[in-house]
Amino acid sequence: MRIATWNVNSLKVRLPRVMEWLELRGPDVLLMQETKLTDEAAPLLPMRMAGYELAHHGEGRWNGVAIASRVGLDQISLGFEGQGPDAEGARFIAASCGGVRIVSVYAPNGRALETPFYTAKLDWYDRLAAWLVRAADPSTELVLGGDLNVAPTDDDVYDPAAYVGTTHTSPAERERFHGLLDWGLIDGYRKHHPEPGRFTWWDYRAGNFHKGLGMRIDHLLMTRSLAERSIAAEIDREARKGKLPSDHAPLWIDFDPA
DNA sequence: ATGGTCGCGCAGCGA
Repeated sequence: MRIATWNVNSLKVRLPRVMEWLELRGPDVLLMQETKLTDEAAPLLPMRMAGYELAHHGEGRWNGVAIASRVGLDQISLGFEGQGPDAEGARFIAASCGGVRIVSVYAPNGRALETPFYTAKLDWYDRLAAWLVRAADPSTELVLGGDLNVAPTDDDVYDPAAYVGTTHTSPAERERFHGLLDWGLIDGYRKHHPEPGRFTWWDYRAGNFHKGLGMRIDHLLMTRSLAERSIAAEIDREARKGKLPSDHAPLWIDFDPA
């Protein structure tokens, strides 16, 4: 089983790249973020033609999260309360796919320290942690993945000094990220790749991708029973190249059968 | 190529 996550930065613009990528890499489940679509505009038919069901939660213009699955898709929850968009927008969708509970999230960016947006980011993380405690169980098989907008350690940025005083690396943000691990989640990519300097996002500007100036802010976290079955993890930098790429690369993890 | 983001939506903001 292959589970992947990708911040597509507009599923409308990225649909050709996404469909091409599904064909090429064949994930069983794909978590997406920043679809920037309303539910009415979600590309259900193209996905179905490719063999995937799609659960989408979005209000258009900003945010928007989705789960595509070819191994079943049910028990869909929208937002922390399971009913619709949260105060921070459409940033959370959960569904059960092939026996695994899948959660696709898009954490708030935070913009800058000492702003209300940064405080709201920390609050969102606290609400996510509360949802885990309230509605999930670390002894079950669960994947929490997406654009978490946190680089967990200094190994996850190209130059720690460049990020001092900015978001994504602040102690409070990293504390929130590690709180997810403390609950019972394992960083699936790090299990297979301890080396520093592996990134999932590069700013469109100034040729940062080609200069290797990025951050690892997209993650696939999973409960222990699932992590024990994982056999490989990769970031697909090829998908960041070429025509009309997202500014994020997809990340996938492969599992042995249960 | 001597510069250099993109998406949304149509000005300027958010990332």
